[in-house]
Amino acid sequence: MASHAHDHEQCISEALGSAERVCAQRGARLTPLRKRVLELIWESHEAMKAYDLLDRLGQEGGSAKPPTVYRALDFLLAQGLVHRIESENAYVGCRHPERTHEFQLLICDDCRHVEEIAVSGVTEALGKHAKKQGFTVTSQTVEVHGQCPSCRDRA
Amino acid sequence: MASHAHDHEQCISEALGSAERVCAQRGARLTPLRKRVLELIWESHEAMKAYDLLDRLGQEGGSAKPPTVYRALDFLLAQGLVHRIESENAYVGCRHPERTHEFQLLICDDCRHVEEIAVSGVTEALGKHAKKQGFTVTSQTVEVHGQCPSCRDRA
DNA sequence: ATGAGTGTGTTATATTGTAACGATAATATT
DNA sequence: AATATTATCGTTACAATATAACACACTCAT
Ligand SMILES: [Zn+2]
Ligand SMILES: [Zn+2]
Ligand SMILES: [Zn+2]
Ligand SMILES: [Zn+2]
Repeated sequence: MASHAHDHEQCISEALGSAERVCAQRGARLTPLRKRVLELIWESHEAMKAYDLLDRLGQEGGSAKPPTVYRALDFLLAQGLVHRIESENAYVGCRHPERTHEFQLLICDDCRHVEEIAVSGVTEALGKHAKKQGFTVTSQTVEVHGQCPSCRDRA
Repeated sequence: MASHAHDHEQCISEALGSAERVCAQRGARLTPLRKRVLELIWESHEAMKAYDLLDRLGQEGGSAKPPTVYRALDFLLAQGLVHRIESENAYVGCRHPERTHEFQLLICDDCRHVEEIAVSGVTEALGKHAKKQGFTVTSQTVEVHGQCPSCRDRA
């Protein structure tokens, strides 16, 4: 386990609090199921896979099937409460769900820790280049793979 | 079909020529199968899926199965002859296989045309930010989705 | 020739993701 | 309140993407 030391209970409670808040503001329904899936994603700061969520839900007595979790993920993605990691087919919670935003992800290939960052200039440079070619940008996927500090120290 | 007008026959022949050359230099074996898969990927500048390659190979008489095409893709990726599009589970030919390089992709969500670009500053900005956090970068995935000029003009 | 390494064929299976339909629950309208 | 409408959820079945494992053939070096 990577250290990345912090009070993760607070991390989770802040995330769920933000989620309640933004959903209330938008009239979006954060149902118990959706909230539970979000909570499971926030179980850690590591990339979480859909079928791992499915397993977790299954252990809780319910008989969850794939559509259940994929629908919840669709909702959470639409509300910006989680981000999808394209290069991992996985998901991670977002700390800034209040408004949509461009972002980049640092993904540790050793421990799967995911860090959301916002490097100034990246989105702008891409957008500018695209515009010069007449390309209209609607979304970006920026995922940086490598090794996090904890894993490097351990090695 | 997007216009993106150019002599695509030459496009293909240059790509295959480069492939022969770099493989020869490296002592890598561009077998007939691998070369055929590369040629199929260069059929267009659009994102090509593994199972579409499989279909194409199947139509040519052979009885190709998934491992056949995935192995060929593994080889082509390792040699830098094609790039994988993570957000599409698809593949596209690379024009600069001589040396490994960072790159970004502009992907048209209307016509699936893919353009490989190298925006100066993007890799550097990401690398610098990562380093500041003690994160060691090994690879990047940068995929920009939107609408290409041809598709915008058509609309 | 023997053995190691590589490439390919084949079977089977794992992983990731959707379509479609019905039941139920929340919301809106009368 | 009663009804109509919509959103959510459960369920079955399946589609799409990818890999494991083993067998065989070929090359090259001993
Ligand atoms: Zn975010
Ligand atoms: Zn790590
Ligand atoms: Zn390239
Ligand atoms: Zn287009």
